[in-house]
Formats: sequence, structure tokens, C-alpha cells
Amino acid sequence: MVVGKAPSVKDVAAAAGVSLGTVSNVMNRPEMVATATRERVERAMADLGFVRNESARQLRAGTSRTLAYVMLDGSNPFFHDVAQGIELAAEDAELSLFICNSNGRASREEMHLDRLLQQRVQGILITPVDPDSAFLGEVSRRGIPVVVVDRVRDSGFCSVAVDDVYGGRIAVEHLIENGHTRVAFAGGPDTLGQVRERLQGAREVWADNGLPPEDLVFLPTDALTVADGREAGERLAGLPVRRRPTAAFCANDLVALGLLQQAIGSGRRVPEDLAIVGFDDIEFAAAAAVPLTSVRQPRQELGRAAAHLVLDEATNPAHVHEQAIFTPELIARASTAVH
Amino acid sequence: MVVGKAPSVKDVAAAAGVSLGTVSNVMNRPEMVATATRERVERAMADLGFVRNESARQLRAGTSRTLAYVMLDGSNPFFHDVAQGIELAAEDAELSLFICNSNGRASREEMHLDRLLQQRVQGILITPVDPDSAFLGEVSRRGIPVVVVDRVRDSGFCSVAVDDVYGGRIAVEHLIENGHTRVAFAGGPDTLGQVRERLQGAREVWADNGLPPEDLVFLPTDALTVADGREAGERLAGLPVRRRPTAAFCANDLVALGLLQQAIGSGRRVPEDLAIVGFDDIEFAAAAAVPLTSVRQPRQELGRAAAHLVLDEATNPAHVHEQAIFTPELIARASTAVH
DNA sequence: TACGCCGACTGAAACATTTCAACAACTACC
DNA sequence: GGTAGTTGTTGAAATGTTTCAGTCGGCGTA
Repeated sequence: MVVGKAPSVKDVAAAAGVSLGTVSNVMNRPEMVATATRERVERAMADLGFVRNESARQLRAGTSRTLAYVMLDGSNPFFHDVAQGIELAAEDAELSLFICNSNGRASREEMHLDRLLQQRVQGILITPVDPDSAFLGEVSRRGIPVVVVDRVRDSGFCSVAVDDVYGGRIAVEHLIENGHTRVAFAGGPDTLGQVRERLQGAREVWADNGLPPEDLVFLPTDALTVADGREAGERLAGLPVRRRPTAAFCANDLVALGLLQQAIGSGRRVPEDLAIVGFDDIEFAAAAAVPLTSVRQPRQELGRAAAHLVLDEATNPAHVHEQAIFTPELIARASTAVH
Repeated sequence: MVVGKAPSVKDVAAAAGVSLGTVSNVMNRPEMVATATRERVERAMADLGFVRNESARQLRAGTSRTLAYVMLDGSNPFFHDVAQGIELAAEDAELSLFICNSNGRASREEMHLDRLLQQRVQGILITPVDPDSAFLGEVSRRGIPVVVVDRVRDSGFCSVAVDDVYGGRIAVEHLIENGHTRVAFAGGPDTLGQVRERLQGAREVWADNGLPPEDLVFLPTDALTVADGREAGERLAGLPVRRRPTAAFCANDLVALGLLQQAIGSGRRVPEDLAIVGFDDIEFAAAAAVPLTSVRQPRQELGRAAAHLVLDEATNPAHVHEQAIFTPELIARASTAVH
């Protein structure tokens, strides 16, 4: 209650007339201490306003009660939803969560990892800039559990992701079923595995349906933002009518929203003139002026599963690395409705 | 490189053939140690893969190198933008950042605060559920710097906010200038200071222009989400035409986006049939199908300023509490364009 | 009465770091 | 050649918690 210095176990012990060890027992094995004593100690703690010092606990324990999530793009709500799933799982395990943001830059990612190593976090969840980065392997080799989120890695650590190839397939299949025979794929950069695989799925199902490859138009973007989507929309609009796709599949919802905005802003109707499918199914997809058809990832579930894996690796000596793959689901909305 | 146990200063000292103190000096006052020794120590650190143990540092120092931000609503991008501003400032000060989410619930807020107390964070930034909560005052009285973000508090701690009353004024003034004489205000609950003050500003300017109070229609919502906005839109549409507002000012952009979606989805044109103004100017406001006019808050700047205040309180003994107030700015876009 | 046992509590060690007074080895100066 | 000053290094103390081997007194049993 007073400012001074924070009271320690020692102060509590003195105030309650017991030893250090007893105070510690009250906190950690209350059943081992006599009721009268326990109550005395508890009152002393309340009177002094005692708050456990987590650093001291950690030092003694050798590891902190903290997880960390390093996300790829803080401006994409998708990652915040994943983070929320992680947080819920962390909370159940009475762990705190550091949320970091690499913003797609390897240097920032490395800086964060370095700091997390110093913090001796129990485990690191990460959507990496590059899942093959040497630094990440180094972290894992140090004995810190690492789980890669939203990317599949065949070795080294656990991972949790959605089947992006399949996601690409169902998106484009939906468009084909709706009668489209010229479709654009908007997304980039292709250094991002997510982009590569979603495109791959699109191409596979395109070929499976015997459609000519040149009618699946690749519209590369610099990144996966709304602005990039708008810009891709302009390029799309600039194509000669005979070659212009009647539908677009976007590598994520931000790009799709940009495309949608550009289309509507320039007087085209969605879905009549241009059907649009996004990916991720963030909340804003459903909230768009023309609600967006999207490939839903179980966002919170991804986070939850990742947290469980990292905890298993941290606590279970028999842990074996696991690649959890979820199956995405097409959520059809107005942006691809057949007119 | 090997798994084993993490090497400590002691191991480095042994490997380099110096004492503990010297290793510590290499890290903390490199200028005090001879070049040859320093290089020897540095090589030993690299060879062993030494990583400082932050808990031990913290224990010794008595305080951690960490800030925390407890946000009100993780599903609103506004708060993530604020958080990003905080993170940038924290990074400059070589501090880590805990990001927590109370989700509008006092119990979760309290749980997070308790945990942060245990972590001995250097300072807490918070957009509180209730700025007058006793618990928050208790934290501050413990000597931990607290800065309230996005709410003005006249006493107890520093705060950083935008002038919400003024924001309400310019929003509605803009609508009046555009010729609207019946306007709705959508938002709630009115336990939120933000909502109360934005509405107050709206009413003030409405009265200043000699318009009858009953023509400023209050559409209360349960919360500030897209779904609430949609629902408010339905109520709006249900009003008899003679009394139906031709414009709506929403307490935040999420509500505005919901309203926009409902309007367009039910065939009304924006802004011709209904003009809409939001608040916050999140990225999705500009990205909406009809780009949204909004009252811009300097989101990152709020975070930055708050971080600077908390750091000042933490380090400067002559610190005095300060209420930083930014002036919001109207960003006019298509959703209120005069037709 | 002697013995062992049990429950409740104690005291010290250990965790990894930082800091600081003390010390050693030089250099420079008279 | 002694003294003062400088530079570089050492060793121990201190931080707050947890754990664990002990201690102590009381109780039941033989």
C-alpha cells in the first residue's frame, strides 16, 4: 500500500512470525501447512500487499512462465486472430504471452528471437519470414520448443497450418462451377510459401478441368495488402475485354478487399462483372459491402493447436514433432453469387 | 550449440580464464576492459553460445526491461495500431512489450494487471474498461507508472487521448455543412467515455446550429462492433421516411462499416441515400467499398506518446503527470460526398 | 520408558547476474 | 627507490524465490 520497496517473502515471514520456507509452502503446497499458520501468513501477505516476484521464480526454476508469438504481419487481422487462440491456450496453462511482430523483415524477426532467448521463454510460436532460416534452427537446437504457424515444415520443429494447396483448389473449383472460364490469381511475393501453394492448388484444379493454362492469369503483387489489391485491380481492368478474367482468386482477404474496392469504385459490379474469392476469412471479409466469399482458415484453432504442441514439447519428454494440418473450408458469400 | 544446460557467465569466465566480474564488464562497460581480454571473452561467449539470462538481470536490477499494454478490444484494429506505436517507442528504449487484451471485461483486465505486477514491468499502458477502477489506482500507488490511453483522466496518472468532444463536433459539422438536417448517432454502450463524449460533441454542434434536438437521433448499440452497426442500420431503415435521418455519425469505424454494409446490402446508395461518418480512421475505413469518411485519430502517435510518458515517469524523478490531448482531424471520403 | 513415526516447520543452498570495494601490476614523477 | 596515480581484474555480496534435508515436539505402541 505504501510506495517504498516491494515486500518480499522475507518480510512476509517476519510479519507472520514464520520462516521463509513456510511462506513459500503457503503459496506452493498449502496442504502441507497447518490451517492456523496458513491464515496468519495469508493475512500478513494481504497486509503488506505482497506480490510474488516472477523474476526470482524464473531464475530459480530456470525457465519462465511465458510463451511468445512472433507474427508475420501485424496489420493483417488474421494473425491477431491466431494470436488470440494462442492466448486462450496460454491462459489455461497459466502462462503469459509475448506478442511480437516481425513485419515481414528477417532482421526484426531475429531481434525478437534474440530477446526471447534472453527471456528464457518456455516456447516460441512463429510465422516466420523464412521457415528455413538458420537462426530459427539454432533456437530450436538450443532446446527451446519452436512451433511454426501457418507454414508446413517437414523437419526440425512442429508446425500447424492449413492445407494451402487444397485451399487453392476449392477456391478455384468454386469459380469453375459457377461458370467462369477466365480467372485471375492475385498475390505475391512468391517467396511466401502461402502464395506459392495457393497458386499451385489453383493451377492443379484448373488443369484437372481441362482448362487452358493461359486462361488462369497470374497477377503478381508486391505484398498481401489492401493497397496491393487495389493496384492489381487496376491492372486487371486494363486488360482487353476479350482476355479479361471474370473472376479473381486472391491470396488473402486484404488483397481481395482491395480488388473489391477498386472494382466497385470504378463502376464494375461484384459479382456480376467480377466475382471475387479471398483467403483466410477474416472478420472484415464478411463485413465488406459485398460480403466476400473466402477460404476459411480456423484462425483461433490454429493458434490453440500450436500452443498445445509447444507446451507438449516443453513438458513431455516423449514428445515427437508433429505437422498438424487443418482442412480449410470455402465460405460462399455474395461476392461469387451466380446472377 | 549443444543442448545440455545453458552456459552462464561462470562458464564463460572459466572458458576465457577470467573472473565473473570481467565477463560482466565486457557486457556492461566494455571500455573498462583491455582489448585483448575483451576479445578473449567475446570469443568464449560465441563458442559457448552464451545468452544472457534476463531473469537474473531483472532480479538484480529490481525491475524488468519490459512494458505492457492492456488493450480494450483485440478485435478492433485501432488498438493494434496504438500497440504498434507503443512497440516502436519501446524498441527505441530497448524494452520488450507485453500485449494483453481485456476484451472489455474487468475481470480479465484485473487478471492481466496482477500478472504484470508479478513480472515487475517498468510501466503499464492501458485502455481501461473503467478508468476509475480501484485496482488501477492501487497499481499506480504501488509505484508502477500507469498511463491511460484513449481516455482522459484528470488525476492519478498520465493519459493520452484525442479530444473526443471535438471529434464529435467536426463529424457532425461536416454533415450539417453538406446539407443534412436529420442525422443519426450510432454507438454504445454509454458507459464508454468515448461514446459519451463523441455524442456530446455532436449534440453541441447540433445545438450551435440551431437545429432541433429531436432531429439528432440516438441509435444505441450494445457494443462497437460491425454486427452492432448492421443491427443499427436495420433499425434506421425501419424508421418512417419522414423521420429517417439522411446521414449517420458512428461512434467508431466498425459500427460505420456495419452500417455501410447493411445499407448497401438492402439496396440503399451511400452517400446518396445515406451519408456515413466513422471514427478512428482505421485502415479498413479507407478500404471499404465506399471509402469511409472518418474522424482520424493519430493512432500510432497516441501509442508513441503514451510510451514516452510512461518512460518518463519510470526514469525521471521530477516527473509530473500529464494529460496529452491530440486533436482529431476529419478525413472526408466518398461516404459523405455531396451528390 | 524407550522407540519409532508423523506432521509442521526451519535454514541453507542454489539459481545467474551486477556492482563495488579491494587489490595487483604498471607508469610516471620527484 | 619510494610514492602517487592509473589501469585492469578479482571476489564477494546481494537480489527473491524454491526446494530439500533436517529438526523438533508430541503421540501411540511395545
